[in-house]
Amino acid sequence: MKYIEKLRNSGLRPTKQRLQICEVLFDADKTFHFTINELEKKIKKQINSKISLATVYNTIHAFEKKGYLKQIPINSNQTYFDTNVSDHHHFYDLNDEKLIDLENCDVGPINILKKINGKKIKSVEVLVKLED
Amino acid sequence: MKYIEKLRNSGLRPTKQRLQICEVLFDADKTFHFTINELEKKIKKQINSKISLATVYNTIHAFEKKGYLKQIPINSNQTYFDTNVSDHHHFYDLNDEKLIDLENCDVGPINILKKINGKKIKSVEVLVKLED
DNA sequence: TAACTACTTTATAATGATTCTAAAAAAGTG
DNA sequence: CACTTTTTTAGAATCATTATAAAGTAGTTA
Ligand SMILES: [Mn+2]
Ligand SMILES: [Mn+2]
Ligand SMILES: [Zn+2]
Ligand SMILES: [Zn+2]
Repeated sequence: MKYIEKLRNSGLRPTKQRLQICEVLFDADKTFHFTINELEKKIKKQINSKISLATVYNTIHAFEKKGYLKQIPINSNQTYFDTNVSDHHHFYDLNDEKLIDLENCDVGPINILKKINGKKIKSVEVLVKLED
Repeated sequence: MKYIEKLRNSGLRPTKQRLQICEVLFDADKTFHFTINELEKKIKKQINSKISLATVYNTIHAFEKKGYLKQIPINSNQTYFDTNVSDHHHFYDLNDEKLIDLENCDVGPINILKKINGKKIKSVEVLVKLED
């Protein structure tokens, strides 16, 4: 019930599928990173019903547009998303192929000295690659 | 002729195709960013011969493995490469969908305060997204 | 509730970047 | 020139993602 308002306020109808996806994404103890494929498995396990893959894609993109999810840029054939939408950075473990959060305080302040005429900074993201 | 040694020293046979791709990539006045698709067009225009798409992929990946190219992580359906292999960061212009180099000196020093046990830092990359 | 409209879900097909395959060609070696 | 190994190539396969279009659902108004 707790996500109905949230969806309505975003102009998204609170459908059964969207509410189920909300549960999986936002009722977790901790925030987490995922690909669509991983999320699909998680949904199947947690909720005991099938949601069409197209709906999962649609919903994730809708949630991203509304700012409830972030897309994490790493070189992968699959897109990674993050339920942690706070301003933060990432470790990427090249061996385990896993993302790890770096809170903003874990990285010293970042100073972008160069300016581009007529453009403004929307975000600053740091990706730290790790290896054994 | 000037790339024959470079390729041999890397254990890559200096074939006609590899030498032509070297010319396009490394004889340019400035370093540049590209996707495989963009590179294919560039090759067709500059060199007047066709190189199989599979060969372009093979060669680019071979060059990347040898450290002659860098892969740039941005969220795109296509992989971006960089002929500038120096340690540097990027602006990504969301409107023009173009990468712009940020030399290391354009960004203050970055301090990663968090450590992960048994892992060492391989690289630190900053992506600054720009909008109008 | 019924009727109506707009939005959503779904199975399935299409797309498109990338990788694979296996045969022909080229390079290196002696 | 043989002979081996690597490379190129066209075309097929893969697979994440997006498009399609028909059926279902939500919201609204009577
Ligand atoms: Mn997307
Ligand atoms: Mn690659
Ligand atoms: Zn994160
Ligand atoms: Zn660059």
